[in-house]
Amino acid sequence: MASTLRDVARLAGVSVKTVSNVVNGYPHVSPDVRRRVEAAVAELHYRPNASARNLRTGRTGVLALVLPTTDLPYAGDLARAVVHAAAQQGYRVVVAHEDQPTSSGLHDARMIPVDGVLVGAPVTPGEVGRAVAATGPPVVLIGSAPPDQRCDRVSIDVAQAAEDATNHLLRAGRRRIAAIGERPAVSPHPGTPGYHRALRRAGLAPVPGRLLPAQHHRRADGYRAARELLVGPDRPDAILCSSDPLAIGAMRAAFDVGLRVPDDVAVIGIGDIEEGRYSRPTLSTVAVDTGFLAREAVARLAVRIGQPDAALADIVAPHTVLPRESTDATPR
Amino acid sequence: MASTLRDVARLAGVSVKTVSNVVNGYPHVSPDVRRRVEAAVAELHYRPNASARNLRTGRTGVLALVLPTTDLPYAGDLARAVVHAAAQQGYRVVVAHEDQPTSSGLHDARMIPVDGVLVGAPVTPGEVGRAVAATGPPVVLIGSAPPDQRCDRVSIDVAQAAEDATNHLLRAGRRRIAAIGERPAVSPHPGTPGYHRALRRAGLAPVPGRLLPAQHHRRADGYRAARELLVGPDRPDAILCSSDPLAIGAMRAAFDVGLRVPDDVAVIGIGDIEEGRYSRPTLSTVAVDTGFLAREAVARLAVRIGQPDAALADIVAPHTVLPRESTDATPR
DNA sequence: GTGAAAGCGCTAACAT
DNA sequence: ATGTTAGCGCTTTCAC
Repeated sequence: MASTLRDVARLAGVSVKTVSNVVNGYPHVSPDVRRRVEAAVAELHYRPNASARNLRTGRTGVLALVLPTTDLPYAGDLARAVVHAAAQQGYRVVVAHEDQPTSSGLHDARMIPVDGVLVGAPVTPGEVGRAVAATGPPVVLIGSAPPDQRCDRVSIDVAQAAEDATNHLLRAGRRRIAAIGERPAVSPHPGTPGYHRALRRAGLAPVPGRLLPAQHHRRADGYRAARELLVGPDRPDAILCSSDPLAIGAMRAAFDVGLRVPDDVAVIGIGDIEEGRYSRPTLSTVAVDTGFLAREAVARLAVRIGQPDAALADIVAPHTVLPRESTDATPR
Repeated sequence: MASTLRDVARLAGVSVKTVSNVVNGYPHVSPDVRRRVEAAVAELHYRPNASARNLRTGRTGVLALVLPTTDLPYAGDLARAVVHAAAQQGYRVVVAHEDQPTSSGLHDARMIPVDGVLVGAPVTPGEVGRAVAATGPPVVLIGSAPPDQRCDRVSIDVAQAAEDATNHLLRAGRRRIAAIGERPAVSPHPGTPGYHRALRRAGLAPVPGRLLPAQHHRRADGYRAARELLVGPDRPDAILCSSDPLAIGAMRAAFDVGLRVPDDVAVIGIGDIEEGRYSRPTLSTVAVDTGFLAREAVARLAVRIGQPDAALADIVAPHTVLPRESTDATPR
């Protein structure tokens, strides 16, 4: 059986309060008593019961990060950054992997005793609404979530990123620019307005057939969509992908149908995953500042935990276009 | 403030016990009362307090999966599989991302109230020992952990996988086979014996300079090590990498020094990450059955949670060599 | 500096 | 079928 404070107190010949003081580093304990207590703790392999502590204090020191199980472009980087940022503020982090885009991963995460939840997975507005309405740990949206009037959000400007990427392709001389990334399942892809804006400013009319949906951010989705674009009539000379894995799949599709990247078709993604620095060709992309995302989101969450009624924040993280080989050639 | 069972009971005009019954789906509740209680629950946005429940019952229904923050080859697949397998058994899963190989990630995970811990990150034997000695949730090693006398383990036979991969290279006609993956920081790489065994059986003497260490399983580590091998004297005609990310980095290094894969140097990894199916060339690898790993590990853990004194198990998961383009050519 | 006692929200016995 | 009560392990007043 696990030993309790009482067991330790009995063995050390002191009261539970004193043991509690020692365990929690309370300063006013005589050195002699401290030593006795520490010896007893070691002997009994005492470990404080987190649930009891949490029940009493109302706080856990843990944040949950909800991430999709299907590749989120920069999920690994984001998780790393969040763990780091949270540690700075004295929080530990658990990652809850959400099964399906529309599942109750958020709901599940809120069944785990945590002080706050960072939602990096695509969730429906309805889910967010329910989570915010219900009493329970506060929620902060992180990454590329659509704006929400009911909770804090730290995110990149996806439309702006798409516009910048499209402009990069235009500057490289491309004119027949396709896009992969509309996700009708959850919500219209938020990058589309930026893509259209860039085209219009260049005097180009958006062609409906050049905007293809992808179910998830997986290489296979990019492959499928790109192949469809590249073997069809009116072949594009560039493809904007709403995430790097989609772009990796698109590059492979081009290769498989006998086209060269970037000579025949340029490809650009969003996310700057490490894979794109080692692919052939290396992948042009829009880098997201995951450190910024993580720091700001954790900071917002920490504030809201302390002050549930603080004003809502909507923070935009910076991004940068990173030109690499996959967009580096001028078209024929 | 969050509402409690008492609040709900008061509003519904029943006792706390009845509310508890309704919330937990206890069958013997009259339909009328059930409706009243459910209405009260909804009105007050009641959510059960997980900590109180856990304190009372001694169980959480949650398993922790400890994973390294630095790329574990197939971490994503494994996490997905574990979440799925755990759900089948009625457990939720939280992932704890361990900061450094030798950090106290395991210790941290055990400070989160969970029923059991799956350790997929490289941990030192000392850590495992402490975790097992201390009272607390049981631990099962999963993935490619070295054998341990003190706790259950479900893992692939890393030495056998290395031997099989080396044999694949030998069959492809390679003779000067190098290996990347020794990690002196934590422990000697467990694949090395298999690599040596295969060489010896082919009548080849292991060349010490052809075994290079990698700090982590990152592409950059593979790049660095491979580059060193490929620009040095006595250039190898094949490289066995102990993980796929290392192999991806190695392929890029070959390309950067003007060598062709597989013509000049063959490359094979271990793990079968999706990236290797889209790389150029596609990456030969040893596929690990993550579904098996996850199912067996969760099953073992579930058993041990119920019976702390059950006999220790050491289960070996199957693996398969997957020949792809990166080892497909005969040497010059 | 240390001890005694109350109570966080919940479930499990037991009672009705 | 529903109500009453004790207590899980801890922290936190409040005494001393």
